Amino acid sequence: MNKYQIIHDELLKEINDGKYPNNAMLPSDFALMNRYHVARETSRKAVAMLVDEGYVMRIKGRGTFVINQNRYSFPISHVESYRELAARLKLNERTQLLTITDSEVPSVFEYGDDTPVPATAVVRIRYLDNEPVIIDHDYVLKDVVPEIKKLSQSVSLFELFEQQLGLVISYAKKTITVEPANATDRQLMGLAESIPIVVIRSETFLNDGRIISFTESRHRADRFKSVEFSRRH
Amino acid sequence: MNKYQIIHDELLKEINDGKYPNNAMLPSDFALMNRYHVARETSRKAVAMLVDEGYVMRIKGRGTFVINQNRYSFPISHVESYRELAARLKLNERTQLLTITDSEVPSVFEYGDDTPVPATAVVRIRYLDNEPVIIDHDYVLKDVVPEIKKLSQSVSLFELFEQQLGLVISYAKKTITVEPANATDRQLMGLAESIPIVVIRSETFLNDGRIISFTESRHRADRFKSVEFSRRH
DNA sequence: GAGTGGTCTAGACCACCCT
DNA sequence: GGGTGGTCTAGACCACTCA
Repeated sequence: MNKYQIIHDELLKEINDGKYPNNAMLPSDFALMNRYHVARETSRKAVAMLVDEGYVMRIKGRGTFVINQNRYSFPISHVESYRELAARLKLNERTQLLTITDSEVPSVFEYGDDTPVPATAVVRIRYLDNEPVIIDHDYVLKDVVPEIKKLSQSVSLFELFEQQLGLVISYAKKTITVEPANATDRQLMGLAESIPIVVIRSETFLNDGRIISFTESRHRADRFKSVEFSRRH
Repeated sequence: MNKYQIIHDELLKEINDGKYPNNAMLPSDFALMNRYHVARETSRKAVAMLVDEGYVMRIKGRGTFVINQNRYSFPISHVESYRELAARLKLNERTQLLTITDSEVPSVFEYGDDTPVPATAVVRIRYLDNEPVIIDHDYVLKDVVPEIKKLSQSVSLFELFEQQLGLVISYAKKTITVEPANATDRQLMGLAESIPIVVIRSETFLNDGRIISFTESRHRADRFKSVEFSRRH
């Protein structure tokens, strides 16, 4: 584990534990240098991560301050699996595996040159507080993962990739649109026709630059919320 | 202008000009050190920004590579005014100012302790290719900007804040939801009732930590698209 | 003037990739 | 082995804020 990662994690834990409540000031760069016996740039890197993630903001000449967090929302600015998300939000979540089939990457993802790309299609339905709210269609490229033998109910695809196959996920590119519910959506989620669907399509990249999977995550729009921070450049 | 900012801007220009096409390799850290006569951390900072913005990806042991860009979409991961966005996408855009009135921050933004916060409400309608697609409701805090005398059609609120008032915008916090169209939406955008609205509510922060404005940006959902990059931590 | 964050330097060692 | 990115150091100077 890197030094800046350790410092980041410890500070984040202290924020979440309430040691640094909303608007509180974090230790200064120099305080962190002494506390962790690191160079200033190392402590700054840890804090820069917290800034990136929207936990704190830095103000020149004043200090680093905790920003009020809205915890009951869907963050889309990080690559985060459904299971990690639900655990973080402490929601009662349940996932039901529907099918695992041999398939191809759907043309909507505009991948490759019209030749079919073999993939394993995984369809799952996500419940929050016992209400079906998300249907995930994952297309895992067979070039990268030849076979998905058995997907335990208790293991996410990301965990499978990272822990069992030793692959490291680094980036995702996400597209958000709003589309009408299709027949499958309405049936699986028990929707009236009038409810639209928020569709988040993702390409997930490994740290060696390969694409490992395409995902279409279909959220019922009246249960969808996303919060994110953005910096101005 | 900072050195890393200059390097970043020049590299980005070269990417957009096609000098580094998709999948091309950017100069290495050491090449950039020589080219710009800077320390390695400075050149790395410039490239780190490009990574943040999703233009390139770095692969250990191999190099830094350009990622294919999808340019015709709404980026929501940066604080960017409508005018800046439209200019970047080279779309035919037009903005119509509807009203400037004395108002208060609506309760939906959950700001303060239920006491009304005085603000100037600015309502504008945005056209892309002569079709009305976005209605923006801005609430500019009177504590920060006491009066908005006259808003030229050719000046955005951000330009007004930054250039005329010398304020520096640094962060925004955005919430995305999907809601039914209200009567105003339907009338101004000429919508059938069945079209939902993507609502992006933002709080915009100055670099001194003050909030300057709240914005409710209402997009007709069938014309809405957002693309963003996210890194896994 | 003391404290804060912002930028920058000139090194160093490491892990990883490719040939 | 040579090139790449990832981390880290021990300084330095600056702009800004606050008392």
